[in-house]
Amino acid sequence: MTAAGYDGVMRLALERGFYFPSCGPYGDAPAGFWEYGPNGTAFKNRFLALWRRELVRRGGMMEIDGSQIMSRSVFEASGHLASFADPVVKCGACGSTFRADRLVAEKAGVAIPEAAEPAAFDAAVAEHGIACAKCGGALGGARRFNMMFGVGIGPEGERAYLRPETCQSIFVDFPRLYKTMRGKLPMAVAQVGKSFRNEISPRQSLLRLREFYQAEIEVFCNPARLDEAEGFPEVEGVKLRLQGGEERAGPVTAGEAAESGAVPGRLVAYYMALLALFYEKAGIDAERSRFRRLGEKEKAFYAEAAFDFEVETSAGWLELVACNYRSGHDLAGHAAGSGEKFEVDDGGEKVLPHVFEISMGIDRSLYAILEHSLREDAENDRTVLALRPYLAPVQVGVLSLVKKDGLKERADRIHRSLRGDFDAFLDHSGAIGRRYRRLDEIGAPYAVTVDHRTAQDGTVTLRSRDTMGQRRVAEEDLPDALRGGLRIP
RNA sequence: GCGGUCAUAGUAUAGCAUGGUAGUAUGCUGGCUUUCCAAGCCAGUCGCCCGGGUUCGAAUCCCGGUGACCGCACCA
Repeated sequence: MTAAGYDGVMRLALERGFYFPSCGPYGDAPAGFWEYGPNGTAFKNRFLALWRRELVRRGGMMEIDGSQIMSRSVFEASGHLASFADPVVKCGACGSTFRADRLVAEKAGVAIPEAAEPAAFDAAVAEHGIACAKCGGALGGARRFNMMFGVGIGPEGERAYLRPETCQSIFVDFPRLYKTMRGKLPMAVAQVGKSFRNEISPRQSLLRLREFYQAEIEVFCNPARLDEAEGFPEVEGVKLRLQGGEERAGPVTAGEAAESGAVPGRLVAYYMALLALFYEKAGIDAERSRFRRLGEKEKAFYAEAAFDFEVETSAGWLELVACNYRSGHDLAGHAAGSGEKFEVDDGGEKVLPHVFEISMGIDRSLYAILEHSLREDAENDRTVLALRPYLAPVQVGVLSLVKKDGLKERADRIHRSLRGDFDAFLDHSGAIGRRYRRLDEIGAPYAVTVDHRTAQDGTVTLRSRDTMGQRRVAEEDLPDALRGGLRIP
């Protein structure tokens, strides 16, 4: 194996079934679509189990599972039909494509809103004689490039869209959830699922996909009560590595951040703290992570305050999570679009809830964890994926030291008894050291080996991935021993 | 989307200039050895990105497509 970093992770991913390009056998496989193999899927499932534990359950959230295809009206109301589409012009000579609004602003100093009709850009291009910024060639007509994938529904092909973010289901479901699930503000709703964006140029495998997993959490709150968060005392001391403008990434506690106004209220500080704790438990090196406050220009159009949770990797600082205080933008939009009431009663007061959103990119998170976990152990000539034990795709390897003398049968039996409760992998073939290496590489934290002593006293050896140390454990004590080592702290 | 580089087994690569259907390493499967950290031996297994053209013959030359990497642009 090569060293860690992007290439090392990529090689591991391809060689050990973590992830690989989709539509493999065909030459016309489009870019930006990747598939998780057995180890990748198991790893992802465990990561999501941790997400459910540390955020959904701990934060008292509801989880839903919405449709991936949603109606046109939803995206009219959300603003995606207008704002998720960039006005672009293409050079007829060299083929370069430019953002029409930016080109016009740069060349002619004229500000045209990006949501304007294409004709407005054509007029400006003609009036100011704007040519291609690259080759000086004549520009073609402006058009809108929408990053949403459209789909045709039914025989008439009625226009609908694959969701470009999962959160719209949460917004449109909010009134029903509030009524039927006995909602009270603040109320947090979570969802994990696929989103789809027609990226112009997908890059770097899991880092920029056209079809990707998001886990989004929408916290509906009363804007007058942003300082009220029930669980706050238990996370008050959690360090948040805030960074914004000129400030260095220095840890402040969640309490200090809320007190100083660095984040808008205790409610927001509470969820940011849960998020920081979650990623630490997921195996992200806290020293190489930060919450970066976005400047006015970087923020999404709806956001009043925005923090990106970023992690340092060999590909630079990667944005894993966007935390946005979205104010009343979403519910007001859907109230206006649908005519339905989105105000709720909060202690006798009618309020249109504001939204604080935590939008996680799952695929990127998985990549970052893999990169932070992959090491070369030169001393022992091995590659180790030092995943937290509770995230490992294979939890325990079951090996026979040799195949004969009944050791194989004994190992088979142990494997059968363990696999109901654990992800156990059985392996009889090859040198024992080679089998340990294979398990190390996919991050299996434990290996159980049946040897000649097993038949005499009923014990097996339990090997730890990280220390390579072994201890003898009675066969019947294995489940407890493993459970102890796999427990989430 | 633009420009540059590139595409050969599961992975990493040689071969391409000077066309004659592919080699190495590692992996994988089975066997021998019976062994606690990638030992050895034997046998086996898998490949020229896709489509078209030139040619008696294409991994190799030409055209088109697709993908990957890097830079630019993009990333509500």
